Amino acid sequence: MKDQHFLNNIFRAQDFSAEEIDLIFPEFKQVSFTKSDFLLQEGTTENQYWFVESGFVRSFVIDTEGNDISTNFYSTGDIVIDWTSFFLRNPTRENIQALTDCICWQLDFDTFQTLFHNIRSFREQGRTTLVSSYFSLKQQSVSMIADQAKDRYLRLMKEKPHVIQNVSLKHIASFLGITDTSLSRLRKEISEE
Amino acid sequence: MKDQHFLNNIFRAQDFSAEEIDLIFPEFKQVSFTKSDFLLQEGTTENQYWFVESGFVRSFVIDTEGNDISTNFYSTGDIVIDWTSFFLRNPTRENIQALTDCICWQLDFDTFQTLFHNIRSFREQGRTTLVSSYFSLKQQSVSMIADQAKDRYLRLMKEKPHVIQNVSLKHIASFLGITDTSLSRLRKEISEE
DNA sequence: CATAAAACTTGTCCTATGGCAAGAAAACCT
DNA sequence: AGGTTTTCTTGCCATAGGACAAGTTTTATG
Repeated sequence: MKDQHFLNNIFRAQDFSAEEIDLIFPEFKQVSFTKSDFLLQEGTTENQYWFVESGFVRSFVIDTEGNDISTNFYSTGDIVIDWTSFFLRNPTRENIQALTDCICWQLDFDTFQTLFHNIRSFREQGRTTLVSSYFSLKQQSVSMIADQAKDRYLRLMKEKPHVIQNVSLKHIASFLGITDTSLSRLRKEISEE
Repeated sequence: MKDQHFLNNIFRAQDFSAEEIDLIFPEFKQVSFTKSDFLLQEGTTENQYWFVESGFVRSFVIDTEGNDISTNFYSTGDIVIDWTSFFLRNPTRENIQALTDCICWQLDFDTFQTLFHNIRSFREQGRTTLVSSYFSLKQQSVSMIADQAKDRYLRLMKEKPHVIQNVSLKHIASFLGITDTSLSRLRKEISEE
């Protein structure tokens, strides 16, 4: 088995030839983060992205009133990227922080560009990944309008149970668009049902 | 002046060579829609996208309770596309409908693929357009959590006054995540200030 | 371990927004 | 133009979720 390399889980043999894999893998660099390390800080421009091999990561913004609003959670197999900052080369409003110690695989912008423009399957997959992120965000966004907080919580519980189990209530609450107090009450309601 | 062609506003001379323009423009087809025509219907897979030359377009989803929720508005110069359905080749949950008579420029998926893989500037621009849509959606999404309905309305008023002026209150309201009744009250409050 | 710091729960009261219904105004036929 | 439909406004009351504050439990750290 040649599946030892973590990146085999990201770039699958069915989508990439052996030659392509040989071009791609060496460009990734393994990096570790310690709990609370920032992968990206507000005001800077993101110059790399990561695939998470192990650990938990959170992205968040600070709103005009100074509230911390979680925008996403990432764990094994997920891509950690601020699409906008990375591709538009803009300073970001977003922060990305390790919630636990993490091992990640990092690729920088220039290398990405080379691979993107030279390898068709790489750019197809990149596009698919971006569109999938768009899709999640859209779902989340519609859910904020259409569903009650409780339904959003139940859906998160079903779709990402590892987030519920590993992320503090206050981070989950802001992600769901409510306060930690309300989420605590929702939880109680749910457990009493 | 060789600016007569509408698409010159989309594919700018600074980003595309004359040869590229000659490859791209002929692939677009001018189409008209009459008020209330559907460009895309829930359950179908989007096989083309459009640039709006004139008119107003709205996209919306029907939630589980049957409520109509506007997800976006489009007018001159905007791209009308369901990114997810177009690129993932999935049946969509979204509807896209002309709010007025419209003239649009249409490109289909296969042609898009050819241009995307063959012309570097075309794929750079395509990626930028997608990322910009992602950015708007993210802003909208954070605003749903961080801001009061009134602030969202004021921001829309400032950033897209043509939407306020051309779209019915109930469509704007669902886009902002409130009822038309509440929006009517907000409007009153604002006008009384 | 001890003790400080987070994280979580719970109580009381408050506010933004919703639900419903009835008018008023505007837009759309034919 | 006259009537019909849609859009918008307004009133009354209901409710999801927020604000603040005080506990309690868990976790982190010297």
